[in-house]
Formats: sequence, structure tokens, C-alpha cells
Amino acid sequence: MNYRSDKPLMVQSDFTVLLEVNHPRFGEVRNFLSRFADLIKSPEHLHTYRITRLSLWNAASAGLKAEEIVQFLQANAKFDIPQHVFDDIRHFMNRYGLIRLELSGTALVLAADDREVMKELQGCKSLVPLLGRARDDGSIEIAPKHRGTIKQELIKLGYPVQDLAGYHQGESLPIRLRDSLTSGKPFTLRDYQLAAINSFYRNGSVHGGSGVLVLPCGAGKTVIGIATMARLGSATLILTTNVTSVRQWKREILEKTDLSGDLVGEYTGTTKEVRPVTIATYQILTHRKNKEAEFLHMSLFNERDWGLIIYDAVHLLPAPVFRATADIQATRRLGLTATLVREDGREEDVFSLVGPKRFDMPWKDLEREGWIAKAECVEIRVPLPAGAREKYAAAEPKQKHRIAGENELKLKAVERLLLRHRGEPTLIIGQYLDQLKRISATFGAPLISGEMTHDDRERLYARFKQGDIDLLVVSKVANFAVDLPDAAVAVQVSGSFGSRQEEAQRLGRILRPKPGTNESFFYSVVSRDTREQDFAMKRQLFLVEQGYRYRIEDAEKLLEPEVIPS
DNA sequence: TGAGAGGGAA
DNA sequence: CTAGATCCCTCTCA
Repeated sequence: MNYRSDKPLMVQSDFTVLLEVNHPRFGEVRNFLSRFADLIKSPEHLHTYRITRLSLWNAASAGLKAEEIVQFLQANAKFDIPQHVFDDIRHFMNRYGLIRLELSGTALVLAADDREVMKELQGCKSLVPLLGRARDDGSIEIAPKHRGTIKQELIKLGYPVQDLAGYHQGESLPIRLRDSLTSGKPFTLRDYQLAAINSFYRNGSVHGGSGVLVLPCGAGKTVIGIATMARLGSATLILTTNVTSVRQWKREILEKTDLSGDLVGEYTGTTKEVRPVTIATYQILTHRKNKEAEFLHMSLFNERDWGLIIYDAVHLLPAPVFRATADIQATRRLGLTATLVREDGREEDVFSLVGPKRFDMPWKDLEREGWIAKAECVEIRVPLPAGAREKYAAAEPKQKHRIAGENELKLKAVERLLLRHRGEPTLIIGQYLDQLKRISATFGAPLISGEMTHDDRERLYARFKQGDIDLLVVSKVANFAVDLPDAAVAVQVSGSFGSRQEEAQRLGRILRPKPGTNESFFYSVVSRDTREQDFAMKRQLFLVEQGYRYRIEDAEKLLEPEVIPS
């Protein structure tokens, strides 16, 4: 067996790939690897990725070829790679596009160049109720209402369908992007934004028109959505997570396009306007009287002849909205997200019903171009004090997290960090109100939690933005508040069970480009040798996948007397 | 007509 | 897994 010690990868027969973190070409190799494999573990020296069929299909639909992957692995592996790994990569990559949904005359048909495959499908029990008449050319007719369901079923069977049946245009709505903003600044799309739009639309080819664009917070996903709307020129339904985000979409649409206010409607709990451009929350779509009742607002999908539906934060799309989406497969669908990872594991439904990944960009690449700030991530490990240590040992698993989270010694560490970054705009973010209240009182900084009215929150956000105050303590509102201003330093003192999304969201709070060095700092304070430390690792996964590295700092070092520059 | 409180949902 | 936050609906009060 050959051994090449200078290579960074180990490819194992179970489709995991180990990557050496300290290899000189780490960054470059990681960037390519992450296009077709998912990061599953990221300890200090060796990261573990896994190649799955879905990760390969997403790669295939983003234009990557099996041979490029094979060559990349061969060129970078320390050991010879088991032949079956290559065979399976080719096998799965070839599966994408093997079966197509297309129009034959006016009929929707399922077709494949390989007739054997079509025969095989007809034998699958789960498909039988969805299949129509078999034609002489080997294709099978599909009723339009089954267009979504058949894709969902086929991906379960290992056949990701390429949907080439096209889209209907929808109600026409001419939209022009403005050349300059009201502020006088010129408005142009950045290169990667254009690339993202093109990969979705491909200049009118039938292939374009559904899929997901994966971009970091602060990369301008809203702008991409608006420009796509303008390119298509048709009535658009925008679905997003909360009312603040609804308002923000509306504000940006009015600012960046020539659409007048009466053409853009909000559809929320308080306002129910259905206009050529309508922005709604996911929650109103899934609202019903009780568990058995029907959804009261799902009809919004049919209330106008939408030419485009935009799914903002597509990783949060609720199950009932998947169902409704299965019924509107002839409508163009654009998914926007910072991560394809869903905590409920329904990534295959996103692929089938919204569409495959068309574009992504590692956060670190944007950092290099200066579109987002350089962030230094530090995990600070604080010991549990003696009393709490005993309590922790005796506690129920569910109390353990709270004891570790509310570790009193964290306060000391926070104090040190605040001294280190004195004068810089700083957010302290946490999960437990008791803990946050204590921190707020200790440092004399205002606490923003769900209890505070939105008006009061906005006033504090504004003062923070102006530099009138430089420290805010925020609860989980930070996870949702789209209008929380940017900071240079974030200190998280507790968080929920290994949520990768939460970690990414919180880091996003400090990523807006900074004047001068363009640097910002993200501290995660955890209790050493507790479950919290393990959860912290899981939380960090997504960001490590994006190229961030966490430095670990022990509290002892932090608490040493330190010379504070005056 | 709008604001605010309370309850249920996921 | 919790604790916490959000959203939507309904009811009440001015």
C-alpha cells in the first residue's frame, strides 16, 4: 500500500473523509471537499467529513462532475482509496439526471434514456398510485398534481429527479432595479450575487427556476431575491420567518426597485394584503384552530397567479408548507438560506420540493474579499466552582445543562473580556434570564429580552448604533431580531443544546465589515468538563465547515492579572 | 380602529 | 431534553 505523508486526506471505506487541520493546504482542500461532503466532527487536529448520496446530488446539481471529485480525492489522499468508494461516487452522481420529468407535447412525463430503469420504477409499490399510462417510447405519464410527490418518492428510492418540465410565467409584473439608493449611494450587484442569480435562472433556460442558494448572513440574500424577482418580472410571494423580516423585505423592495408601495403587500396576523408582491410569515400559513382543523391561510398559494415563490430561511420551512409546495411545482421557487442543515433531517424534501442547491460560497471567501469582517472565534473554558460541581454531579441530565450554563465563574471571565475590548460595541448573549439579569446588573448594561416591548428595543438598538451605549445584554431575542445592530465583540454565556443555527446566527451579529482592521471577536464561554463543552463542539460544526477555527483559551490564563492599556 | 392581555401552537 | 421567544387569534376596553 502506498503512503504519502505529505497529503492531507484519509478516505475511508465507510465514506468518511478525515482532513488534517494543520496541513499547509488545509483551506484550499477544505473548500473543495465541502462542496460534496458534510462536516460531522471537528476536533482540534482532524476533521471528519462524510460523503452522502444527498451531498453528492447537491454537488451534481451545482455542476460538479464525478471525475472532478475522484481526481481531487486521488490527488490529496495519504493512502490508496478503496475502489468501491470511487464506484459509489460515480454511481450516485450518475443517478442525478438519470430520470427526468419533462413535457412531451402538453403531457408531463417521467423519462430516462435507460429503459430498464423505467421498467424497474413500474415495479415499485410506492410509485404505482402516482404513475399514469406507459408510452411506447418507454416514458410514463404523470398527472400534474403528482409532480411534487413523485419527486419525493423517487429520491427516497435513490433517484433524484431532474425536473425539466418548466414553469408557468405567472401574472406579469415589470420591476426595475434602481441605479442608486435614496441615500445617493449607487446600487449595483456584487459579482457573487450576480453569479448566484445566474445559477438559479440561467438566462431563461428551462433548467433554471427552482433551487436553493446558500449564502452567509450579511451576504445580501434579500438583494439576490429582489434581483431575481426583477429578472423574472412576475408576481411574487415571499415567505419568511417573522414580522420584522416581513417589514425588512418590504423596506428593501421599495428602496431598491421602482415598485410603488401599493404593489407590495404584507400578509401577517395584523395585516392581510394580497398584492402583486406579497410577503408572509411561515407561521400564518401553518396557523389553524386546533390540531385537527384545516390550515386557514394556506390558500395564499393560490390567491394570485404567482410567477415566483421565495422561501427565505428555507432550512426553517415547516412541514405543512412542504405539502403545499408539492402542489405548486409548476411555479418557480427560490430558496435562500445560510445553511442546508435542518435540525429535523428533512433535507431531501428541500431538494425535491424547493429544489437542489444551485450556489454556495464559504463564509471565509467573503471575508477574503472584505464583504464581511474577519472574526476570531475563541472558546473560553471556565471551571465549575466546588459547590456547583457537586450539584452538577448529582443533577438530572436536564438540570445539568442549566447548572453548567449559569456557572457563576463565567461572570469573572466576562469581566475580563469586557476590559480587553473596552470601548468596542459589545453584545453579551445568553439563554437564561436569571443569568442575564445578573450580568446586566453587574455591568450596568441594559437587558433586552422578550418581555421588553418592541418600541423599547428599537430605542436601545438605535442608541447602541449611535455609540451612545456600547454594551447590550440580549436573550434569545438575538436569534430572531433582524434589526439588532452589528457589534465588534460578541460574548455568549449560554446557549441551547448544540444548535448549529444559533451559533451561526450569533456569529452573524459581528460580521458586518469593520472600519480599519476589519476584525471582530466571538467568545463562547462554557463550563469545563461538562456537557456544555460537548454541546459547544456540536454548535461550532457549521462554522468550522465554513472555515472558522476556534481557539481554546483556559479561564486561568484569562484571569491572570493583565496589563490593561489605558 | 387600535392597543393590550391571555391562550394555544410548534 | 429545557427555557425562552414568536406569532396568530380572540376578547375587552377605550
